[in-house]
Amino acid sequence: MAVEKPECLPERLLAQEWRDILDVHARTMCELDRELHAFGLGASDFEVLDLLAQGRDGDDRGDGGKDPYGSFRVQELASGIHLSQSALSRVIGRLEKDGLVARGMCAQDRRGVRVEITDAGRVRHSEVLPIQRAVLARMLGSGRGRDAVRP
Amino acid sequence: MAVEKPECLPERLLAQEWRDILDVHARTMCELDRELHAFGLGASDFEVLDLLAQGRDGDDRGDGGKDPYGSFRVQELASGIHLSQSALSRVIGRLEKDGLVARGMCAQDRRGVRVEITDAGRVRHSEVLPIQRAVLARMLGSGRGRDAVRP
DNA sequence: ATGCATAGAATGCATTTGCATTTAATTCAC
DNA sequence: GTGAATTAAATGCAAATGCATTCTATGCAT
Repeated sequence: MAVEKPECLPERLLAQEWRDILDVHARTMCELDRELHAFGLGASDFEVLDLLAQGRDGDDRGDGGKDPYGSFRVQELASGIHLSQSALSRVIGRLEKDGLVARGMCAQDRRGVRVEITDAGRVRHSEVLPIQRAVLARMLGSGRGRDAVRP
Repeated sequence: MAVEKPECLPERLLAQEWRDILDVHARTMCELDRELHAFGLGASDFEVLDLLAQGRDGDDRGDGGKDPYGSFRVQELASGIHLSQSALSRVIGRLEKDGLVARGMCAQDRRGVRVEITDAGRVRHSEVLPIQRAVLARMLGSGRGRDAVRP
């Protein structure tokens, strides 16, 4: 039988690349989650809050100025976040329960829901944003390629 | 490959890098999970099965060995997989229930558990390995740096 | 207008996961 | 040897997530 030698086949490279991604993702996400939980937020919660706080990257409103710049359709949020529609709905529900966002009806299409960040939400966001950046700097900035596995 | 561009502000660069990682991870993991579910496996299940199938040093030594080359302590698996100890225990439980792995006592330390892959497990692994490789090739092989975000 | 198909969002349910705790076996101090 | 402390793995429990379904609102054809 043909013996497999430790050559660098593209499949092996892909597998290794995938392992690296899994590793960085798991460790960073774990850290992020733990640090954010001290502020009553999960990683997904922060992602949504971050999108709302940044307000369409701050330049494009697209609503004619009628709505606050922190207002999004749920669909818009869904396209920017890797979460199922149902999960996103529940995240918004949690954030709303905590008073960080508010749901409102969409005037143009009353099936839709407009989500906007509240003042409390902005405060919370500005609190946790440095935390997130610190975690990213710590986990992504330093060793990332192969040796990141070693604590 | 090299996507580093040391021109922007480091915080924004890190945030973008993290978004890229989140994106690739989410889409690849989602695909992987969906495809593997057709074979009754989740992504974590496959990871464990893959470790067991590849043997200790990542390469299948010899072909006919019935020796415990597919035998791992749970702890060893834990160090190679980003999963909590409890979750790993349950993954092993599922795999065992499906007859893909077998648990046995560890002679040296009877607190420990030895996990080894079964013949059925090897068959299943050889079935799904090409699937995984195909998904990885499809999701990682093509554009990955920045344009992978656009569908 | 009326009825039927479709879109946006919420909810029921099952699965997976992590944290905290428990159970069992080993090691250490005495 | 006996008992406390420690380690390996399993389990109770709660939270998060995805799929399928449901509910409401819209659009389109008649």
